[in-house]
Amino acid sequence: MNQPGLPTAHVAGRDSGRASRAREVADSLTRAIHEHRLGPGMKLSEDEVGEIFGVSRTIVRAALQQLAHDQLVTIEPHRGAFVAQPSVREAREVFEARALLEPRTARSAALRATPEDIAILRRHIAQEHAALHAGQDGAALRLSGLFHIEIARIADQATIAEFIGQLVSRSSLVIALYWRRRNALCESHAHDALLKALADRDGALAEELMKGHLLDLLSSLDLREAPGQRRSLKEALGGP
Amino acid sequence: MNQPGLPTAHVAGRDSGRASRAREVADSLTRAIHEHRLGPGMKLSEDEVGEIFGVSRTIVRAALQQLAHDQLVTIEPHRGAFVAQPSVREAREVFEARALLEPRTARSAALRATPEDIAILRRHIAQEHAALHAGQDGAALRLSGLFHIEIARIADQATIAEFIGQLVSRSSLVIALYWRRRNALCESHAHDALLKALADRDGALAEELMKGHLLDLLSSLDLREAPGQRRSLKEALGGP
DNA sequence: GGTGCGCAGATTGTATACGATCCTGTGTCC
DNA sequence: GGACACAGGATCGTATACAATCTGCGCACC
Repeated sequence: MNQPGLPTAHVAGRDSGRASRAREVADSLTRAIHEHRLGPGMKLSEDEVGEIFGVSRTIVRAALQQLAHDQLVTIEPHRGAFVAQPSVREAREVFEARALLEPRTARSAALRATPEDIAILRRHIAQEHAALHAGQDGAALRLSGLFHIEIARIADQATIAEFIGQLVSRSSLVIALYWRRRNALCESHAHDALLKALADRDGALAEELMKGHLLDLLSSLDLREAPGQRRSLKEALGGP
Repeated sequence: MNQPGLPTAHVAGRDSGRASRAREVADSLTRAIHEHRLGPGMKLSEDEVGEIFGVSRTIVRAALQQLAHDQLVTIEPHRGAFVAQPSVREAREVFEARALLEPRTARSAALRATPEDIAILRRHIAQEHAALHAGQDGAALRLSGLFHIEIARIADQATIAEFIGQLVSRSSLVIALYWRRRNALCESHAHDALLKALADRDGALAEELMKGHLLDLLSSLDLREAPGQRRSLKEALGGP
């Protein structure tokens, strides 16, 4: 009998009395998607996920519905849940939405950032570099996303920050599907420049840098029509 | 331009059978909140809601979690679900987010609107006026929100449209809590002007009108600190 | 008379059971 | 030999059952 899989309550350490374990499962799955350990199109069977986390299907369903709302998974009725495969169109939309939200948010962040905020961002970048050097590509990608989310948090706009969080998550899937170039270095440098602008309280520059950064990101994708159908030939034929 | 399949008709609520009943219940509740038949702070007991809709608590829970994700209800662990009561701060954030998203979206919509789109919008306004004259204030408010959502749909940006949909929903709660003036007429006129700009394909004007419209809306609210605590003195003491 | 405690009812959190639907593999018929 | 039909298994959708927790009220005690 294998001990590590034992689904008892105090496996998770401390039950902080917070929200149900559904949130916990959802966070784990989200993180796995961010780190590209779960790739687009992978099936998330309720039984399987439930057994892994030691919870019942009730919890898993709640978690999956939550991820479905964030559009990280798609739930096909009577078929199951799959990690989402954003179409080329969705990919464009995600980055257009980011281009609409993030530059202004970066400007606000520059005007409000405290020294502690700057320190936090600096630590993020350091972790990102470390992960990159350790060859942990997925972790680096997730940290890179967290950098953007942290900026939204600094801007002190919880509502917009939540939207940006969703968009960053979906960007991770987009990158998994459509990434072309291998040089993630430019991104790190972009983050360095952004950090400097924020530290200097230069809102206009931060806005401009963020805009350019997002455009760079977008241009590093291969968003032609064909590759979107890599695994979705069913829906390619099913549609009109 | 005329697609035979007509996939993007404004079908709302006729979706029985396809998706799970949870979506149905969630839509009903959402509509009730939009029409101010459910006010901020009202408790949504799982048993009660389930009995009303003739479904089990399983379905109700799924629906409530969905609304919680849209921040239309807040779920307090072991206490239940309540219609959300946006704080003054949240109210401001909602309108700041709208100010960031909707003007640009209106501009895009103006550039893309087809004659059918204009006709749909015209019908929306007519319905809104009719509801207003019939004294159905709640229905008029909901239609007013649908007008904004329809514009986002016309702009052909599903991702942004979904965000705007969430924000419009939350705005309904904000209005329920903080509405000051009684004259909803200005809003209708604003919509008329917007419609004209869209029909004229005047993107710049549409953007400007939308910006002004949102500012008008915001200025018609009473967002001083006091009224936020109307029912939330518990959380006033709970927080710093 | 006011305050604190404890029990009962109600409500939510989670698990499990059962029916419905879909996918897959096999057998038969043309 | 190929295509259709059907059965088996697996998975999902929903309902119900049980356990944990909270709220309200009454009673004892100070």
